[in-house]
Amino acid sequence: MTQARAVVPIDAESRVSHADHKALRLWLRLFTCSTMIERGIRLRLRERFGITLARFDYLAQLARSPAGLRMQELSRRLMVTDGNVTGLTRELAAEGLVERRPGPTDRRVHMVRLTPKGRRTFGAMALVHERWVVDRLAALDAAERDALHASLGRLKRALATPASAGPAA
Amino acid sequence: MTQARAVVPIDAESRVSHADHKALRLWLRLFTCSTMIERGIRLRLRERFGITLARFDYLAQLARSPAGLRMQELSRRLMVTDGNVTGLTRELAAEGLVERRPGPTDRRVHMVRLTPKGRRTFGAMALVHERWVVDRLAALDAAERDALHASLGRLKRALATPASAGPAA
DNA sequence: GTCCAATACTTTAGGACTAAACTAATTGAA
DNA sequence: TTCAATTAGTTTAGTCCTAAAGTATTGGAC
Repeated sequence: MTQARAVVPIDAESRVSHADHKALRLWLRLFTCSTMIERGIRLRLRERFGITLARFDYLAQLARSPAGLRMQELSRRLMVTDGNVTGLTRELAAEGLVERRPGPTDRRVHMVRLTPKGRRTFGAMALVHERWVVDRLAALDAAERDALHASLGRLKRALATPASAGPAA
Repeated sequence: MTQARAVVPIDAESRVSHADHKALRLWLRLFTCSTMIERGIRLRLRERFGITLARFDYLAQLARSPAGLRMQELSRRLMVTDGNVTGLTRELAAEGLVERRPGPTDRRVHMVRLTPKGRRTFGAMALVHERWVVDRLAALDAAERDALHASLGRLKRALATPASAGPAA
């Protein structure tokens, strides 16, 4: 398939192939679904628990790692900047939900983990949160959810590689 | 194989069923994929064109509606607040990319559409943007992309309904 | 041992978005 | 007609997040 020469005399939009448009629409649909669910979750967490999604996700990560995590590992998993984690940590620590401890060997490292109070608090929220997510995804049957999960798994793995330098880098 | 009984004494997390966990993981995966792609697009649009994703999406919506759109319809499609559209419109109009005109009958309504310059500018960007999206999704083969598109379409339709009042509203 | 680069985190300045209050125009009911 | 309710859009205050520069510590290279 010879690709369109990017000159723009006709109308840039009509140059892209049908397959390309399909890829773009797939992305838009993925984005829309993600945004709609995210919006609902944000709203609900705020209304019911007065917590932001970022803080909830922060606690969720720690809940899965009882031994605690380095701050950098947290920012990587949460897909936010280190600076953001610094701020979130300060707030959550001030509320007694998490505790910071110096790293065992490297004095640059700070480990964070849930306090008992943090664990209790998160546990209660997670239950309600999970019910809501389950409910929202219930529109798809189990087989379709599994297929979706598998496809997105492949996509996620591919996305982890740093992008093929780009077609027109 | 009997599954591991939640080692931690039946805390909130271990209460949720296996199917529930799967739904939660599906959501997390969806969110991760969406965020990773979005991040790449944002970065690229900024580096190559000095434009934000919000502005690009704004132009993209108008490009699909040559007759123009009401501002409210724009905010609905972009999934942002009306106030945000007001600001974006002011900026883009100041740069000569879009133009505002009073609605034909209702004086409350403002119609927005691309200027010729806006159309040219967007066209050039859209081409590069689309190539990048295509490239990122190329990890999945055509059949899988189609299946994903279909599943997400069903999900999107279900999400459009206002949530089943919630399991524990 | 002494630097210099790399790493881990923090701080700061600024941008983008939202929610909520506000203005202006329209509709419809009495 | 008049006035309340609704609708379209704007403004404002505030939140959250990022990018980039800054600080402290570590680990080689020599």
